[in-house]
Amino acid sequence: MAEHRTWRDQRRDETLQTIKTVARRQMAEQGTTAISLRAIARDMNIAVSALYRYFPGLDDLLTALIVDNFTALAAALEAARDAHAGRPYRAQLWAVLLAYRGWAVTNPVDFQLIYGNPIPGYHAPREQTVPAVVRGFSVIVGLIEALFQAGEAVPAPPYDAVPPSQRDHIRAMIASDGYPVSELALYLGVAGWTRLHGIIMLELFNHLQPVIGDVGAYYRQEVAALFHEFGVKPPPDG
Amino acid sequence: MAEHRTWRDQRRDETLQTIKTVARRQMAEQGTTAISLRAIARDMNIAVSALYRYFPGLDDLLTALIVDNFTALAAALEAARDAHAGRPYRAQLWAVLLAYRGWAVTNPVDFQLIYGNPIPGYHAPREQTVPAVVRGFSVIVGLIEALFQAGEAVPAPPYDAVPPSQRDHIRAMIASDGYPVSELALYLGVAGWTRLHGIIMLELFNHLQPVIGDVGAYYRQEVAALFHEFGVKPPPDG
DNA sequence: TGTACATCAGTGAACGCGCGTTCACTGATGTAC
DNA sequence: TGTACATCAGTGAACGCGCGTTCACTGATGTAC
Repeated sequence: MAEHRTWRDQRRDETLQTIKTVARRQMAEQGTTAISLRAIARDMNIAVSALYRYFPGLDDLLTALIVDNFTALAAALEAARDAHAGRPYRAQLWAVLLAYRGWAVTNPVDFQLIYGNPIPGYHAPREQTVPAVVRGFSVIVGLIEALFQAGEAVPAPPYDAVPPSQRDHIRAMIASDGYPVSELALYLGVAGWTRLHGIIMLELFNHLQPVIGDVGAYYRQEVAALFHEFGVKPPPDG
Repeated sequence: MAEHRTWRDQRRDETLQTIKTVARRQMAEQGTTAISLRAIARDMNIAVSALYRYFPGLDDLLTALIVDNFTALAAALEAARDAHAGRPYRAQLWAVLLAYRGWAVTNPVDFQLIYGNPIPGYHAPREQTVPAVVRGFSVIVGLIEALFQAGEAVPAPPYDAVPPSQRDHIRAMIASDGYPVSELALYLGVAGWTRLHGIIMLELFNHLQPVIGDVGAYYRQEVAALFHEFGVKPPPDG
């Protein structure tokens, strides 16, 4: 019955994409909390109530946007890795970490929606977001693991073992989310993530530019410092 | 004429404080963007229009809250430092860095108001906020500087010099904001700040707890790692 | 100390705005025979 | 191929809500003489 795609099905998909595109544009102009069905409908020259054909309510639109953003971020990381396939893993990791900031800087509001202030009254359903998060984070920890296996990194203190107070959680996370990596690789992934995340957040809200000017250069220094402390040989380039 | 404080003056100050207190409580419950004059008035059992006797408009209330928060954070850092006066500078710095997270964790919404998503349509007036920011940051960089002078830290690569691409901005910041410290001390202050900031942000939005569990322990490890990389001797305690 | 006046905290109604969601409906697209 | 019917995208009005700001006002507190 509903097996072949009718013209109507196709139009439906297009409209659904348009809704999300308009929503993203409006968030870019007004901030993540300013998202509004009425504003989207106005922009599309459509009745507000028509939107309810596509989403049961505002929260579901938000969830769709959040999942899209995690997925787009993951895709950007994968693309950065694959663009350097065949080169040393440390070069791939370097590219991936730069791509992380790159995506955040070119899609600042999408990044805010994911990692910024929660939207009052809205809670993202974890079962929908977690897979997309895992997909992105896997790129990073997968390369760290590969680094060890290939001998491109020799762990040194204090980053040569998972501290006892974190071990249980790290282990549980590997089990429940299915990361195919060692505990140490996952732990170093988290450590690198928390460290670089601060730069990106401060940059997005313009707290860092007046202080150090070229944030891109600063970020690259911090990634290099991270490599140094994780016992990774310096990457061939950059 | 207006030199001695009347009973009315005193009441006025009390009401002004109440307004800010209620505003803070409501932000804590509803998020920073949900702040509303009508809700505050409702909570205080007062007419909305009465609030305009205290603030010209909503934006001015926001500015007052933001300045208050920067000031409170700065005071918390100073208190942590002074509680260890006379002990080695590295012990004081350790206490101050823990106090930074401590304040954020016990006042999460206040921290969000300062360092989280901007509120749509509002821009903080820099001339009002900068002095309070400088006061807080001075505590950290002042101790780093003292560390060097007292020989408690011996800078090592890559944190032994300000990279060329940042030098101009660091120098300008020292000049314009009046930090009485060396360029290297200010640069290391920024580096430590961006590094720890990510942990706090992720913790505030509950992204870190499912991953590593005890965020406090993790934070302490990262501060210790920071000390290690900045060439600081380990602090006497914890 | 007592009185006339000025100040100003607080009132309550109104203006004009935007919001999410519901509901009975129209009319074009798709399907079964 | 042609017709009868089902599906469903989109309409437009309505409901009930909350918001910031303005304005003419009342009445208590403070001041000048």
